[in-house]
Amino acid sequence: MSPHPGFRETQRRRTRRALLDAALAELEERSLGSLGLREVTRGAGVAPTAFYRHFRGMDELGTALVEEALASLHGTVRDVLAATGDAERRGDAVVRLVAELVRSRPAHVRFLVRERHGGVPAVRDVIAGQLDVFADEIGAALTADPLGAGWDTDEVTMLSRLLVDHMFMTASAFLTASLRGEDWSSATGTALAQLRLIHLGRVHWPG
Amino acid sequence: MSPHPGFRETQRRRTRRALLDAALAELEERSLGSLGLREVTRGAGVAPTAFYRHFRGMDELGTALVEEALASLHGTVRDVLAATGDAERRGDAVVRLVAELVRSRPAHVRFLVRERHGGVPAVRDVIAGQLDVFADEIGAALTADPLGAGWDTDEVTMLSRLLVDHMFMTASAFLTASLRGEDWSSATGTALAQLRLIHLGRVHWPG
DNA sequence: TGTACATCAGTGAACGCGCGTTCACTGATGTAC
DNA sequence: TGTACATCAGTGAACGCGCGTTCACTGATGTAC
Repeated sequence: MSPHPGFRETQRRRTRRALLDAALAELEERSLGSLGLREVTRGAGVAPTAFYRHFRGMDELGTALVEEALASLHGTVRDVLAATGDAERRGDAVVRLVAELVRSRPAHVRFLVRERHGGVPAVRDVIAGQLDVFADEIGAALTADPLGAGWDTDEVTMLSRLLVDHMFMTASAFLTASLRGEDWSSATGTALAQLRLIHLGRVHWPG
Repeated sequence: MSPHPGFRETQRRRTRRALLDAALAELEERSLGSLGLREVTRGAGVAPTAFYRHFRGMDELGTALVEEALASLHGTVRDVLAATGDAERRGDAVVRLVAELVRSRPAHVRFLVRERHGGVPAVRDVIAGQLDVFADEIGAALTADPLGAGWDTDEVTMLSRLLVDHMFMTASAFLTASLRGEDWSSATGTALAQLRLIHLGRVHWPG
């Protein structure tokens, strides 16, 4: 926070980063609930006790990872939603944004997808809270759009939730494609088509 | 398998069931990766070593739970999809089926939702395989339907996957409602509306 | 039916191991004067 | 600038504990004759 952090603060941040990165590396194939404090410190190259200088426990480390994962996405999604252009193009832009996030922080995204329904209540709750915020922002964008005319609150909510879940589906599809060494064109095509289908449903709602 | 199991086989099955049930109870709030063999045997009221008479390890127990969870659903979904009636009504019937499954086996369903992206590769893979089968069956039903005319394979796949994921969304919504002590009318309404919107998109595809 | 033997689900002791957490400490960095 | 003191991130030893797995066993159930 200080403008001139000093050596002490710099080192402190380095260690914290090393702990978070060690955890992320381990979490590529595991879940937070089964991750041990000593595994993390071993991966970070510090003594087990150093962990407590940075986190109260694994829950707190998990919460920090959620914040890191969604911090960048949050502002960007807001910008895209506020951008001009029709609703369909904005949807496409969100898919590109998700792709970009998965490309830049694959381990963070995998962590989110895994822990969203995972075995650590505290982390599940933080993720759920963040997703509620996303859904609300998407809901606001839907309401602001000309197509939103005549939609009541429940209808907006049901569509927002569908879209948030679709973002997760899409992120998960990109991760699977990466794991299989495939390129992302197929997953991108599927995601865009699904979104177009949902958009079509919206245009013709309520039928 | 024997028509007259005998006392030995009966007892063996009882213990196996006790192990599975103890695991399910523990897994309501935890994930498989963090579940210990001794916790399970303690919950089942047997010695730790008895576990090995039934399962090679926790992966195998997890796989057994996946099979239990999906076994009943599999046949039922197939019946519904093959039933007469228009596509939209069949979709509604699937929502009712999911609701019924969550009501009758909440712990199994929670386990599925959690471990689908969870930290145990073997179990993830079994679930993914089962979901592929579901997606294929849904795809076949979509193709058989009059509305499926003119849809190519990729389009059918993208819609099948969207519908399978929607089943999970819906199951998860019911579980959350239960946890909060809410009744299910709101979650049901949302799921049906989302499905109707998807159906509308399908009817007007490709726009 | 009764007897002798085989099977095998469940037991209980034992093992070595890594875990989370505590504690007093060290020594480099930061601050006051 | 130099000195004396405060801060505090990281250390390393120690602890008690529950873990997964092994092993030889027990005794009820099943089978052959």
